[in-house]
Amino acid sequence: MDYNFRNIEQKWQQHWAKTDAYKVSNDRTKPKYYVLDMFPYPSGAGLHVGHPLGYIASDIFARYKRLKGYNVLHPMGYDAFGLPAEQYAIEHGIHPADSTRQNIATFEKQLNNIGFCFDWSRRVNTSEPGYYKWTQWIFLQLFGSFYDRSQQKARSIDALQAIFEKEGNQVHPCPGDAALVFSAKDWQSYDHKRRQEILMNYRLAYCGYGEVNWCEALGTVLANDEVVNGVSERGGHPVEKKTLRQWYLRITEYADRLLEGLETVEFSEAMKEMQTNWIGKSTGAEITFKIDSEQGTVPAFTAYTTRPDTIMGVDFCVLAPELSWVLDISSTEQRPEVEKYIAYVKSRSERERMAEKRITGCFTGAYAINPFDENKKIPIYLSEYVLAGYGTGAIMAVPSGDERDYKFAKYFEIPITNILGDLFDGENANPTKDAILVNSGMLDGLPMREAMEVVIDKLQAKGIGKRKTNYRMRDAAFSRQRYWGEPFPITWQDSVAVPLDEKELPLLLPKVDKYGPGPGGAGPLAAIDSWTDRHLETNTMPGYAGSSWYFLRYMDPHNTEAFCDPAASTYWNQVDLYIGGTEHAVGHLLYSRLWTKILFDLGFINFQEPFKKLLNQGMIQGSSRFVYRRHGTHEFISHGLIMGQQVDKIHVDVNIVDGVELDTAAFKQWKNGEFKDASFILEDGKYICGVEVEKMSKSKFNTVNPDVLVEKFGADTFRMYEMFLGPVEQSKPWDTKGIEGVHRFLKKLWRLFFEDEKGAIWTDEVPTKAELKVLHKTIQKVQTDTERYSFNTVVSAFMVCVNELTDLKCHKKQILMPVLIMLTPYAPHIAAELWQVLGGEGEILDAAFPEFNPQLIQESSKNYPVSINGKMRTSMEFPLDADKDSIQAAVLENEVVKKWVDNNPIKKFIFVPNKMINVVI
RNA sequence: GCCCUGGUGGUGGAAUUGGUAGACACGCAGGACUUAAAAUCCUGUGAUCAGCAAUGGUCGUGCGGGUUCAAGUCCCGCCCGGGGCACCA
Repeated sequence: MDYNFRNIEQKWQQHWAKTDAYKVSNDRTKPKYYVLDMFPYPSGAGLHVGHPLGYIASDIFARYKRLKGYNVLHPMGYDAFGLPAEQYAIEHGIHPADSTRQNIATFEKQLNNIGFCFDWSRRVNTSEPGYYKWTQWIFLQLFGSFYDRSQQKARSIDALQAIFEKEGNQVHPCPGDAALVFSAKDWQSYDHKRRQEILMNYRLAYCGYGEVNWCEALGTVLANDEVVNGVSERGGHPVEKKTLRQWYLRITEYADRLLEGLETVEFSEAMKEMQTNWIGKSTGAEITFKIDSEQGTVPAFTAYTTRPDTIMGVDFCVLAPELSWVLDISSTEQRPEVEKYIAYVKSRSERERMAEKRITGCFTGAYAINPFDENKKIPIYLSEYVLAGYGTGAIMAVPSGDERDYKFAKYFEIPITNILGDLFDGENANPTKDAILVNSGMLDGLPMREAMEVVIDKLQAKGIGKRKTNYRMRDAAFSRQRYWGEPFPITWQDSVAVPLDEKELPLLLPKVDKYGPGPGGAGPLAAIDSWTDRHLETNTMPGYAGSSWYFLRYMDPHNTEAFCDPAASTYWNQVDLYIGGTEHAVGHLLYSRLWTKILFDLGFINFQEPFKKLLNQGMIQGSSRFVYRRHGTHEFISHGLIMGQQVDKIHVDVNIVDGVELDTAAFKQWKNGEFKDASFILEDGKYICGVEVEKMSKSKFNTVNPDVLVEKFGADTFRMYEMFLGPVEQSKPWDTKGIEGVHRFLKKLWRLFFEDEKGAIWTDEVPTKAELKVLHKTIQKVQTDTERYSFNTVVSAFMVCVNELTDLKCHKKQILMPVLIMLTPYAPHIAAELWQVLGGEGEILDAAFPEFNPQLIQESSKNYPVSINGKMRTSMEFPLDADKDSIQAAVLENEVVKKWVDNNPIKKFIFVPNKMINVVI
């Protein structure tokens, strides 16, 4: 009887579906365990082999916890709003809801092939009205709240109005406009519109203005990764900055709590570091510099610095070129150059500006005055490395202490003041905080760390500066000029944003005929009369809206009265194990942490960190293929012929490339004929593509479909192979070769139960000591390694176990049954089949994980490695309880040891019990 | 550019706290079974040198230094790959 995985897997998948084996109840008598995967965006490309890596790991862990007696919540759903479906709609005229539904059907079929234990009755889909009703509802809570800094929590905006009525905003400074100060009397005198304007500056979800990548030719806003070398990836059209009205989430108010919360969760140190860096908390000072310009119309500006102690080393200042008053200080002579430079910067994306190695900049012709030395005139420059969005958009540059400032000074031949004494060598900036200051006037002789406080005190005393904590993090842009996202439950009345009543939710996305952009950069909804007639907000929410709270919805997915019943969220509580990629390190994870904290503050849930333990699955990388378009043409140059020509590098679908050779006919038809006009410059009659290993993703056209592998080898083999590939946290390029080894293992396991001629060969015999040792060694390894998420070594432990049982010719039920239980999380179908064959009672899914007995693997002696001077030369067997002296005597008598020691005196004899022996001569 | 992460045989990887580098697989080579193939099984397999062989020597965890009786593991400096950098999700 052969291992017929197709029949077996079909049989058990049907059985488990029929018996609702994966249905989870909110049964509060059992201890709970919540295992969650980052849910996928259901792309048209379907599932690729990278997706299931994390899902298999979480499935194994969920099943393992079930064997250990927990009530395990392990749901799956879809992050179903997003750009690709909309782009597809624009290109093919198919409604995103329809294509999304189809894509989900494909995903689900593929997921079910792999045999996951998801409770599908809890499936969520962020694009369904029943779900996004609650996304909108939570948005209304954010809109209706502000952050009370004195209480360090979100509170209702109504409470704030009551406070304003009584005491103005003395106690609650305005986060959106620090200069705004008013009394109760002022407030009472303001009209409705003015009051709403002020409240907008406090709301956690608020409306403001922000810059976007605007492409006139496409009439739309582009994502950063849709812009390549300043032109659109699609079509190569110019892209420039445009300011649009946008919604934001006031995440900056939560910066400190987001930092503190990191100490309470089990994320990797790297992950915590990334989030900490993203938040970018720094302390320093804001310093006001007087401006000496031709016009004299702008009297001063404020710079933010983390190093106020270096104030006397400031040799120039740099402004972000997009500051509105830059031209007002430019001298007549410099003005043309300034205008040219501003135009240049306008064409550059923020990414490009920060990544630029070349030094660019321009002198304004104006000077700043050092606040502690009226005679020191400091030239004011513009440069793209200063961003308007960080700090005040102006910096004081200290070339002796900052590398970038140093290079800038050298490039523009600005004389450098050395305030570091011997610690500055004139060749490199030295960012030390431990120098004794020189050339610093009143600060001379002070250690830098002390000078910081002195300078801040003096600034505050003179009223020209203050201590300031700054965050690199900015408020999160929360609107998109798109169709396929949650509509905002907001109407505009006389320029005031008015929330819809809860009863009007969900505000349904209207049906449209075309999905193109609306007028003037607005989203498609702006082109729909029935929508604009009601003065509804025409932006939609971004992709991360629905994913910021979905883990709560799984707990109570069908509730029509609330986003989640508090009883359910109290029971299921935090996600115990959350698995997903590091690419979400700062986006999704920060946003969901923010939403959780706000919902906690407002009393809707009783925990403030969503994810207790985070496991980052590595990326399964794809092997991408590229074609090279000569810049500004439709001419494609084969990889070997580029020779430094200026080309646009474009991903091409790996499925129309054979090895590295492009199928040029298929390429012309690809992407709905986008490249139909392509011409090719070939080498040896072939178009050779470039190759790179990178993230496997639909947008890089390098995906591999798991269905093919499941069909050929079965789900159990596929699951185990994905785990066997390496540590789940580690990234690796996909490679199918090697899957046969895992398949052979399952066949070898099968042969412990069945033989070709004899058929069934298992027995009821009593196991030997050696067999029990194999079993318990395996129990120990499988348990400890599963618990430390080292699934790849568990797979090899199973292989070792089966190899050894085969060598021992062991076919005994008492050994095989516990092995099957352990194998269940990894290869559930074959385990269930063999369990039934052996006459196991009940469902193997609910069997008890075997108990490890350390006595059965106890050894009485150890084969010690014996080293001479740290180099292993031989090995010797000693009883575990042997003492050092007797071991030393025996070792020194050993022939190999004698040969190496060669009568030299023994300097040291190192014996580490149960580890090793080292003789030092 | 900045932040994070990784680099071990031909390949994926193992080595859990500094203690026998290369477990387990893939591939490859040779063999058994077969008319043949597939499947299966067995043996070998880091490099290099000496030897008919058993065996033994040397080198070896990206590169260069260091700490230690002992370094893949710890420290310093570099090189290369991957992820993120705020509108891909």
